[in-house]
Amino acid sequence: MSDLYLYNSYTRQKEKFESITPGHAGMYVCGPTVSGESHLGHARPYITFDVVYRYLQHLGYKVRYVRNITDAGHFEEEGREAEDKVATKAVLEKLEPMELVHKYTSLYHWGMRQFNCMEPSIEPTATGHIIEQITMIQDIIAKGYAYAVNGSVYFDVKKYAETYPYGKLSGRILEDQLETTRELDGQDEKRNKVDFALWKSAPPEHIMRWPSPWGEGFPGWHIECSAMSSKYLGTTFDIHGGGMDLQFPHHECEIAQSTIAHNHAPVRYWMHNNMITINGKKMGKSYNNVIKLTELFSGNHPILEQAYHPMVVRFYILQTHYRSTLDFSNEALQAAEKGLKRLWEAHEAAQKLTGVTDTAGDAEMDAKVVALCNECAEFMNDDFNTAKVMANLFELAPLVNGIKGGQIKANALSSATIALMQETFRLYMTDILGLQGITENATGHLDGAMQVLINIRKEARLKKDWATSDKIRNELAVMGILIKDEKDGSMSYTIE
RNA sequence: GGUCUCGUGGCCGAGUGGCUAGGCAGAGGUCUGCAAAACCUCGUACAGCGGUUCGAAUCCGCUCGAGACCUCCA
Repeated sequence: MSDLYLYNSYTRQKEKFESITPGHAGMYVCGPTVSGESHLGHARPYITFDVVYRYLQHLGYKVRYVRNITDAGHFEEEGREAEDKVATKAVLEKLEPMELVHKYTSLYHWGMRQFNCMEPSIEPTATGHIIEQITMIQDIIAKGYAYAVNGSVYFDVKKYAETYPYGKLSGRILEDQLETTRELDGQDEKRNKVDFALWKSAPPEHIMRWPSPWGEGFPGWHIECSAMSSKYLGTTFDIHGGGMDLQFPHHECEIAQSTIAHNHAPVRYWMHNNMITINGKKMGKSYNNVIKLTELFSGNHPILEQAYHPMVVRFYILQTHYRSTLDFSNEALQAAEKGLKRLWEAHEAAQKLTGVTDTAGDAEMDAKVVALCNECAEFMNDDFNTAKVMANLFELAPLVNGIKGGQIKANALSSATIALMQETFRLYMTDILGLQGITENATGHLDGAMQVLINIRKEARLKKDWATSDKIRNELAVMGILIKDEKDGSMSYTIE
């Protein structure tokens, strides 16, 4: 097994992956803020790091995968002002943040299951770690890198930057930041405009609040990840992942906080996935081009020409390298749908092949198959190049189909090569890429009924009764049940 | 305005110095009662202009275009 190399955003180069504890790997990925429904953009990091998680496990690492849920912050129901609800006396009429948190957390989990994303080892919540966050803030204050003002606490970035390379991850220069003229909340109480909040004093209308040494308030939005990652993965851990848009300020601030609190950098390898765009524009609330997962799976959105199966979306995302931007279009999704069907059918067909000889009938083809299979590991080891893995699987597909369809002689490949190809399809399609088929066969009574129809159709065809044969096929097709006539006269069917 | 990234054939998208990426769509063919599927063949693309090199989509410069971050953001 060759070594795994991954692109470290911090050093801007591919590096050989070496875990801190041999045989174990710790990975933290920034999870969602559960104040609204997950959308297509969210799918990318979770699918990307799901593959990373799966692959590390495949390599034999015992992985602890921590993905947080941000449930602290500004919570408002769409169209309803939080302030109004606070002013209301009756408890049941007030906006209850935990009600929204529960609703959207459930929806998020549902979405992850649709995508066949494995559950993280630990899924900590921000509200469940307020004490850890406060403790960490106190530590930073004690070390002289944070200061309290009017019930809020800010991190002293300028002081930090005297000793540490603030801005290295996101590639920006502190001097430029200091000259920012933009007016931000609480700007006048900070020593410098670049300082960021560790704790915020809660104004009366703020409905999420906790007591703290500095008065009632709520944690700043960077500290939760630092507190939770260090708690569950240690003060230095292997991989930290997230979307590119989090590089600054979120991840930069995490580095600064943790470096002061723990006296060393928190993360060995930073990984960032690129964005999904729609018509060239990043998907986001501010652009008004968000496609929610529920809309994506149902087709219920003006941009969508049809519903898209979660596996089609997963396939589409993995067909592009995770560090490239990926532009959404109906055309691209529809192409992905056809591609997935083709590849999945080849995978299933491959599993049914049987080796007939120990020596290949076609040495050249045999060698080609072996090469295509073995290359897949190299591609994954090269910064998780799922696109190339899939290209190789696509190249294997016509060979599988050719043997199945008789265009390629049955003994072209040796038994060992067939076994290798079967294992390659199985391993990459299901275990590593986490794909599933999107068509299925019926079960139980319906399958029995289908067999009856198929038998009638077979009899009709033997009598050259094409009218009956076509009637059965065409009317089933309208219902989304597709019958295929195989070369040997047998039939199979799939339900869309 | 500052920092950075990208611009590949009809569409999507790998690839970073010489060797067919791949998918979808399209054309022709084989097979088939027909259809679908499958199989075979076909595209000599790399924003533009210069430069480096024996050789560049790949390196350098400029021009044009697009995007990201700098503010909540996957």
